[in-house]
Formats: sequence, C-alpha cells, structure tokens
Amino acid sequence: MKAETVLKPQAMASMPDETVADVAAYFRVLAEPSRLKLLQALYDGRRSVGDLTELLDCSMANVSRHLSALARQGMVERVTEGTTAYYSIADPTIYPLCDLVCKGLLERMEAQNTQRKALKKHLV
Amino acid sequence: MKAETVLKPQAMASMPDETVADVAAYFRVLAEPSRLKLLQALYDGRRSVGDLTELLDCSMANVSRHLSALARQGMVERVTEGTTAYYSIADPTIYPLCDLVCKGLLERMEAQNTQRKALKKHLV
DNA sequence: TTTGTATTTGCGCAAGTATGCAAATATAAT
DNA sequence: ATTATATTTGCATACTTGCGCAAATACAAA
Repeated sequence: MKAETVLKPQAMASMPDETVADVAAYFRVLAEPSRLKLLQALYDGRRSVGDLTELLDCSMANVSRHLSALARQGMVERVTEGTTAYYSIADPTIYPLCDLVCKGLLERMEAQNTQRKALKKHLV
Repeated sequence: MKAETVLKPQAMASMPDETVADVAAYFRVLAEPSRLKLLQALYDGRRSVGDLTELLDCSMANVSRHLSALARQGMVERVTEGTTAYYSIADPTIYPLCDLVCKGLLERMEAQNTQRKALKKHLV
C-alpha cells in the first residue's frame, strides 16, 4: 500500500474518464429506493423473487428487473433451483457504504434538530 | 452504541421509507461522472466555478448546475467573494465512500484479469 | 402432453435529468 | 452610469429510467 493512499484516497486521485463512469454507474444502481430495500432484505441471506415481492410491495416484474440491475453490477448473485430464482448478496462492500451514508444523514438530521431547538428557545 | 450495530449495520436495519429515499437521493447525486469529477477536483481545496469549468471541459452553466446539486445535498459549500463563487467540500464522508467503491471495482477488474490469463493458458 | 407456478422480457408511457443556448443577476472597474 | 466579468437560471430538447401490463420462457407435476 502506498503512503499516498493515506494522504489522498485513491478514489480522489485523477482517474481515467472510463473509471469515473464506472464509479458513477455503481452509485446509480444504489440510487433507487426499491433496490436499496432489496439489498436490505437480502441481508439475512438468500431470498426468492417471490419472497422479495411480498416483502417489498412492488410488482414481481419490477422486483425481477431491479434484481437484474443489481446483478449486472455484481452486487447480488443469482442461483436457480427448479423454477425459483434465489438471489443473495455478492458484494458486501454495500453494507459499509450504506452505513456511511446513513451516519452522515443522521448527523445532518441531528444538527437540524439542535438548530430547531435553538430557534424554539429564542421564540419562547 | 448498541451491540446490534456490530452484527447488522444500522444501514441495513429496516428503516422508514422516507429514510431509504434519502439514502437513494444521496447516491443519485454521486451517480454522475461530472459531479464525481468536481468532487475530485475539490479535493485539494476550494475552487471557483471558472476554475472547475476549465478543469472539467464542460460548459460553465452545467458546472454551476452540478455544483448546486452537490450543494443541495450538503456535499459542497458555497462562499462568494466579489463576483466569484468558491465551492469546497462540506461532507468528507464522500472520500471513504468513493474509495470503497473504487477498491471494489479494482478487485473485480483484477479478478477478470486473472480469469483472462487462465483462459489464455488453456488456449495456448 | 397439458396444466400450473415462478420468473423474465418486450412495449408504450410518464416522469425525471443532463445539456446547449440565451437571458438574467450580481458585483467590480472605468 | 456604463461596461465588463462571473455565475446562475429559464426554456426547449434529447435521453434515460421506472412502471404497468401482457406475453414469453422455464421447469415441475398431473
């Protein structure tokens, strides 16, 4: 591992346009509530499309499409048994990723909260 | 901090739809090559819209729009001096986030690489 | 083979998004 | 006040994306 990585994350080193596009594509797949919910639902293990459809209240056709979007990015893996298709997480990177985002959002909400309280104090 | 967090990242605990939507919105802002490049360019410190426009080869109007999208999400901050607007990173969460994604992509590319080599071996 | 169940896919539509171009806005300099 | 510079915004357009619905596909059971 290079020392540079510590100072400047490799993610932020200048990178070829194609790589930037790949990263953007990765984020794009995560930029959809239904797909996030699917990943959430898959946390405990593999699930069939039918299971996920019930869990999600969303048409089966859509669940299937979202799953194949996730699979295309290598985020989930598909295994069939008979007529049913089981999906499972293939890229565990996703979890720390979402965790970071959630922590950030939470912080921001808390900041807004204290701000709101401070404002309230002034009004009283 | 609850023990649950260790076993199951809070990001993947069942969360209200609204929060899921927020996370998706966060990722959506990152799902754009130009915006990623802007964040990359801002790594070393604040930059004016003009500077960023030169760096990015993209119209100034678009750079401005992308910057306001980033600002709307709280990722960057805007400070004006005279007629020029300086933008800078406001949410450092972005860096480890992109780093994770890049590491994942890199791994995948390497895997493909070794696979390609193995295939080649068989063909020779 | 026929029927039923699970999943995927094609198609058309509605909503969202990025971009170019021109106009609007804001501020500094003459 | 006028002009020049920096940035933002409105508008029209092309493109992408998610969805519902119906049809296609795959496999198992009768």
